[in-house]
Amino acid sequence: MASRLTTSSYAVLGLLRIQPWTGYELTRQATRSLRFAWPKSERLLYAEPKKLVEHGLVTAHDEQVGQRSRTVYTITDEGRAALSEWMTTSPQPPVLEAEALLRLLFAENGTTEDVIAALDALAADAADLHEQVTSINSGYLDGEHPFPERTHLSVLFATFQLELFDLIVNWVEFAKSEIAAWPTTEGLGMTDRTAAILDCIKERRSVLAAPLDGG
Amino acid sequence: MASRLTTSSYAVLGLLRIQPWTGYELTRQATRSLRFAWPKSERLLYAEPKKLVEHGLVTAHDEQVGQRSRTVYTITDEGRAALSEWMTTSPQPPVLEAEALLRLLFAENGTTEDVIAALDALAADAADLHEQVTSINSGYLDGEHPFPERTHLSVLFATFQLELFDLIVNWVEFAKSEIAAWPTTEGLGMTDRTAAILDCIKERRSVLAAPLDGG
DNA sequence: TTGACACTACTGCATTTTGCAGTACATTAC
DNA sequence: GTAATGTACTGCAAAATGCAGTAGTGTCAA
Repeated sequence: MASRLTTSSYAVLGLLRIQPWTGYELTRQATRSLRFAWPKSERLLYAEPKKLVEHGLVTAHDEQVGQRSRTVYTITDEGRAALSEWMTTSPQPPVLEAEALLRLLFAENGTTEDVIAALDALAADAADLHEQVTSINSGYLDGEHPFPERTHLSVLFATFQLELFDLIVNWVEFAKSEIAAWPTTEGLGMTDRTAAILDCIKERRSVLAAPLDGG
Repeated sequence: MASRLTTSSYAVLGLLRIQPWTGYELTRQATRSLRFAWPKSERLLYAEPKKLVEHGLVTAHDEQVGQRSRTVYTITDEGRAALSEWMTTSPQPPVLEAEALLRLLFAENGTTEDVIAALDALAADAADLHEQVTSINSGYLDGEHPFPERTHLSVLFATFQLELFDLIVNWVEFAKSEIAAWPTTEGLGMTDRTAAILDCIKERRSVLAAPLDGG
């Protein structure tokens, strides 16, 4: 009995729509783009194409490389149809997982240095991801794209990541400036600065735009 | 044999550090704050405190409400110590899951209307989440906080969410204006506008700031 | 020319996490 | 008094992860 198709199945099917790949190549390709919208484990990426074969959306054939065989997966017409169908359904809400923000929420259990360290790590990770996206995209102007006909998609997709990672870096800057004004992590409650931030929120002003009063 | 502690264990431990809760109350509380940094299923939130008991970080005692009993979990000194210890460790990188972005990446399999619909859904979800965070926080200025001594943390935490949801709404606006210039979803490759975006990326300018040329 | 090391190409298994249905008592509104 | 909503969970199957293990291939240098 074939198990049901998940969003991850369609993610892999989407990659196979571009061209035939082996399981290993799917994991490589997922690291380049998929992971920024749908981060899945290598293990799953190996399992999904097999499921797609059971559903008839993909065919598998073995190629021989010396003593070793590799399985190449190719999308079928049914696969293309299923993908088009899926495109018309409505997507799940976005979800962010950020352990560093968890540290902020529970900051009272550690020192201000602990929170700052967690936020620094977050900013460093964001800067690193920004760099990765930039380096993948910077080649496109010189025609370095494995799928040149897809450049308009890759680039528009990348703009979101870059804005997001920039936001994280900037927000960490802001958060650190707030925390620098804390004498301790615990029991501060409603400070002047916190009240000033709440004013921003009420008026829908960005806290990143300009320095706050109330400090 | 007690299974090992995960980040989710510490997330629940962090809530229990604030005050004793039942499993059900933990799920309620997680919906208010935890979920924006560490979104976990209700099922898991019920399971974690039991694990914490096995590790001696939490104690459980049953209360009677009529015919029904409920289990209240209370943090121990060992629990507080474990939490402080955890605060000094370094957090995992942030992870975003956005099915709507997946639709953009694979836009060529559907119509421009399909992508637009997915992006509209993303913006609607973000606006909805923005509203939820705002409504939770807007009461704080009037003293409506269950844990007033934690206001400085809640509010600083909320600023990130609000900036993020704003970004999503604004970026969707931008992305839709780009897509509006597409005659089709497929095979466009390097258009003038895409080249203009890549210039922004190279110079690290935000694409959201000002209208692009090249259209 | 051989040995070390990175890369390719996976699989198996234990554990973690989710989704969903199901159970059952309590409280509130009408 | 009963219907609807809220409280307070549990069981189970399925999805997903993490990690170790296996094994052949290519490459560069001593």
